[in-house]
Amino acid sequence: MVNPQAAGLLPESPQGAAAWRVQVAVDAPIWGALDYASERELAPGTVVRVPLGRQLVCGIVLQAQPLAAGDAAGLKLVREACDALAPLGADWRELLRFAADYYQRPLGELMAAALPGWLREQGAQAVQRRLQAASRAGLRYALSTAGREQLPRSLGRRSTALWRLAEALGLPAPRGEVGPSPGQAPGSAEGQAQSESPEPGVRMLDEAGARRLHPRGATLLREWALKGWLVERLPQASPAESAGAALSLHAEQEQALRVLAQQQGFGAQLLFGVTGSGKTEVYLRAVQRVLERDPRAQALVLTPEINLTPQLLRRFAERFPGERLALLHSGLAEAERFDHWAAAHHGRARIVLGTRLAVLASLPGLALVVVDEEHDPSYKQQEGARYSARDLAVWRARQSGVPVLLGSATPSLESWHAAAQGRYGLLRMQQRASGVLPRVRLLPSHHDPLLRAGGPIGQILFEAITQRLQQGEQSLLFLNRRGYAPVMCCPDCGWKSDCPHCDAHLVYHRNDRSLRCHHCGHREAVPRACPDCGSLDLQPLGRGTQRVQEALAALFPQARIARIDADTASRKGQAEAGFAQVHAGEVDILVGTQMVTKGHDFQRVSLVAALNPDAGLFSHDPRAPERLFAQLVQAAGRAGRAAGSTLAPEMLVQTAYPEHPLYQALQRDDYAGFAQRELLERKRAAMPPFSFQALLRAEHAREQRVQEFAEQAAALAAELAAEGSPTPTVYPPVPASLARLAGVHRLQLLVEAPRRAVLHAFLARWREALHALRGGVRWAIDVDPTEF
DNA sequence: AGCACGCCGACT
DNA sequence: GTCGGCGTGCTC
Repeated sequence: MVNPQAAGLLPESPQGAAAWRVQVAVDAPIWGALDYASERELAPGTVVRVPLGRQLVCGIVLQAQPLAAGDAAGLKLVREACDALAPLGADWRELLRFAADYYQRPLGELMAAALPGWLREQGAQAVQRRLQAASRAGLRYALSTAGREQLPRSLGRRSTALWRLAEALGLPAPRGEVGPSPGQAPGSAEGQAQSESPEPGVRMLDEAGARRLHPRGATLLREWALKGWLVERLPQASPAESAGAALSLHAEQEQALRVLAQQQGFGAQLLFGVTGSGKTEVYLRAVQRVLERDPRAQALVLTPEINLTPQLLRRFAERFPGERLALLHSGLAEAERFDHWAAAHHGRARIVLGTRLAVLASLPGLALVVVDEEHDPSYKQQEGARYSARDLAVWRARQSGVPVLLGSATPSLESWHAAAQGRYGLLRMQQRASGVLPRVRLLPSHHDPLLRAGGPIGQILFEAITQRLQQGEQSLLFLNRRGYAPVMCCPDCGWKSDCPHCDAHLVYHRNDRSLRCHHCGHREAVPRACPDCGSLDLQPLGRGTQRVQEALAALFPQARIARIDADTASRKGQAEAGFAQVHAGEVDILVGTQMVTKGHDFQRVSLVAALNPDAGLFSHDPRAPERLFAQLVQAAGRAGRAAGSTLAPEMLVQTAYPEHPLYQALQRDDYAGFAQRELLERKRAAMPPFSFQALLRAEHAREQRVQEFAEQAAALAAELAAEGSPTPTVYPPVPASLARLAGVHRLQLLVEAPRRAVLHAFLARWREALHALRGGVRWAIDVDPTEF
């Protein structure tokens, strides 16, 4: 017999006690799991910390199998298992496996990304402490069978105060010793401990109640729970409280909810509702319904990044006063996000409201998925694992056999197509619950005297704003460029202010006389003279929000003008402060970027104007038109919510192409017509949703390196194609939309297949081959790309 | 991703 | 003669 210690094994190596081999998906870009040894069996889904190289990383147990004695050679020991956290469920693991596979990312890395960062970095003890300390409000304890037997022995006969606690939990007091004071049921202490319970004879007690019965009550409950004497119970649903506003629904809402109520199991419904048609109310009712039916049910509500504003949150909080809401978005502090995540994971929060990252949360009781503004581009992650939260939401709903509700006034073409094919149900809500839809007017920019004179707004827009000023109503103007002017230019030699690191112009910011790159953050002072020819006559070219604001101030000297864009909103809360001013009526004209068209319902805005949004019409990005259409519809929705405005709400579009079909459809409020046209175009060009795409993005500081890599990648693809079997079309490498960004050269290869399975099979093999390429080029595959 | 190992340029 | 650059490969 060889003594393993005498054999000189390292301390980290398993000793004789290690009897299990566990497969762990580790937080590192490693394809496939790594094997570790463990002294005890670890359930799949257990969060562990394992040594990797010379560091300690977070991992998820995928499997554990018994280890024959002596077989542990070469395996390192699992350092620590996070027992305080319930193992991640099989469905969660399956979801992540699917996502990793589909988006061509390493499983461990994606799993780690789906966990709150705090959990990844903290040790098991810290997690346990935090879980215990985490607001346990509402969590109740009930006696377990073990507790029923063992607690009396532990308490003995003398500990009167402790017996009071035990009694509150439903343990009969020892005969003749202590008992409840007559007339005072133990559970009724200040109404905190509840005697009603799902099972007869079971009493429940929460920490607040326990503290009233015993100074150490809360601690004791936790200790007993850790010993297994108590079980944790979720708070009961409180249907009476959550009945919500007795708001009456209009016919279309009723109809939508009827359809949803009839649905059994999985089903995707596209809720196609104009701005103000009351989509949120439908979400609220649908959530309410699933929560009432099952005390364990959870609803996942996804909203675009920008939309997770207090408004939506407040509506949910008010409608479900008895429910714990979990909030998941990147704005939360790390530890706080862990609390919310854990509340969802342990089923304590039954409503989970979050941005795209919430789609990867652990939701053991998932019963309904809602995707608000499902067309919103922010659902597609644009770095790291480039997943589409909307698509994963649908997959997840199917996996769990629950309904998914996709809401939008301007659905994505993918969803619209799915509805046309009958894969999704279509619920229409074309009737505005309050206010009227604004009239859309297209203002041709040629021949306009004011515009020709170099002004930012034309005659009709000028008059429209003047009217608003006279009536004390507000106007909202937006354009896509922030800063003062998009570029500085030398009229003598044609020099333009270009970024030294990117293929982009430097934007002129007048307030601090700087030139800034909006892509890499580069910043420099405006040169006194042209760097090329020395001319002193450098001119700002074009118009940004600052310049428009300035020009408006000259045109309307009496008006109060505010600006909201990424520059004014640089500090947290500044944008909100600006919006608050508008709400308070302290602003007559609001100028901004797209930011101002999202998330806020202004009560006194009766005019919205888009200043020259034409760039979206002729972009190289095939999705630019649908984004433009959605933005304009969204913006139009900001006008005309007001009931009290005297002027008819209007949306004005100042454009060089008033005849363009996109604008014509907008004017007719004809999303369906627009979508049909776009889909026809997509079909002719064999583009999604009529084909399936992936993009290989590659970058390197040296242009030649990327070029070589791209050529090799193309060659590998050709080899794979030569091996037969249906193969996608691989287009030649082209420069990315910003060919040079922050000093890095970027190329991309588009891959397109008629069927998803073909694309997928190809990608898996291609990725593996690409992995062997050298040259230090950073690359990633973007499946279902939305930006080109 | 980190982190070490390894092989070629400008410095005490 | 070394310090350090990044290019390459590995992590159970």
